[in-house]
Amino acid sequence: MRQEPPDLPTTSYALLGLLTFGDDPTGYELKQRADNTLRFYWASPAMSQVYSELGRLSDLGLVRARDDAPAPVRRSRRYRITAKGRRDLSRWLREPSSEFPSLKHPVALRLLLGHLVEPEQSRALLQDYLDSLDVRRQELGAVRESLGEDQDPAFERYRFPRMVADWGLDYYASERRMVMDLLERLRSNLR
Amino acid sequence: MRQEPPDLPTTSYALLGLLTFGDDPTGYELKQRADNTLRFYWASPAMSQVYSELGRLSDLGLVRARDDAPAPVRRSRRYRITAKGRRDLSRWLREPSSEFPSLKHPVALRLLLGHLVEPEQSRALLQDYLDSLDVRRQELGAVRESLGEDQDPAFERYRFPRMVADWGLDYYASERRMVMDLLERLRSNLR
DNA sequence: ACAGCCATGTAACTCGTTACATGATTAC
DNA sequence: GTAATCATGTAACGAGTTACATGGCTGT
Repeated sequence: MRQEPPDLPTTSYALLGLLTFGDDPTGYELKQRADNTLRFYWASPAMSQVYSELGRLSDLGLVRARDDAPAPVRRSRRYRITAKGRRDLSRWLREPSSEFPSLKHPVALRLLLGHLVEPEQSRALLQDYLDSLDVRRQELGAVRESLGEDQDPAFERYRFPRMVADWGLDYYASERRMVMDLLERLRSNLR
Repeated sequence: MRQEPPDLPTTSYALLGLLTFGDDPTGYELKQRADNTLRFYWASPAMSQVYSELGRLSDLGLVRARDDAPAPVRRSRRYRITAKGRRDLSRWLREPSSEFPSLKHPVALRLLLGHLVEPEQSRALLQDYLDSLDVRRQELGAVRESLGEDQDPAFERYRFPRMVADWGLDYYASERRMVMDLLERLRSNLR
């Protein structure tokens, strides 16, 4: 009877995955990395969750913590993924059970209920969304720039992050187009 | 000193919103409606949550419950939004504080970690996603068909649901295009 | 008779959040 | 000196899930 490793929440694997890019970050740095990458297509966990998650992963032997300085002067703690961590993560990555993406779109939700507000409100809603979409797109654009280009061998290790960032940028672009269309549609049948 | 109405979670307002389309559904029917519409751009709550949410809304006076048959033979309970419910919902709809959509995209997350698996795995991941995307698109397509057309006055009340459904369909289409691109990109630099 | 749907609810639990608490280091 | 940033954690709470429990009604 083999002991199946217990399934962790996706966020745990996400953090574990962020530990496979080389250096041994502190919890604080890991949170920053999550804000830079994860946040665009997964929820970036709160600072406090990063720490508790690292605690759990450590208990399970999937990461090893190392104190930055010995004894009573400890300033910070660096985390490294263990061999077991890599194994469990690979296993999870290979699982075909990838769920469908879940979207929580408050703007679509409010637009759905447009019959309850004045037309001007719906227009303003979409216009505001368009603005925040542009901000987001620029933020992700900056991240994308930092990932180099496919031809450059120095950036080979960012090949997949690059693909995902391009995916996100494409999403923002198509979202932008569609929202413009919807604004047009609102205008055209303002009776 | 005026008593501010306490802010409810978005899901409460979403359910409240689904009660503004006329009939007085049971909890069970409301759940079905959520599965038909809400699910494509907001999480459809579990059956048990629908009931507890309706309990809360009832306590707050935002909906009124009516037993289907009197006394000891009650079979089901129908819910109707109250005037206060409509007021609170309108207030919420007008709030400019619309947060940015939050996406949880397990496929993008796994692709990001492509350096940990064989190229074939990433290809299979995207291919599977493409398949489930098509299923989803067809499901939403069926919903869209039931909402009629802009010109038809009989379907005037579905004007906004129609826009949102079209938005969703456009999203699925662009997602499909991009995933095909990514598959091509995977193929083209399989070293 | 039995499956499947209609219908309602409770209990236990997990994920993830905000608020709180603390303190060192760095830059101005 | 003081503000921002680096750094780590605990406590309380809320949203939402799954599992469980119950039972009537409908079609074959």
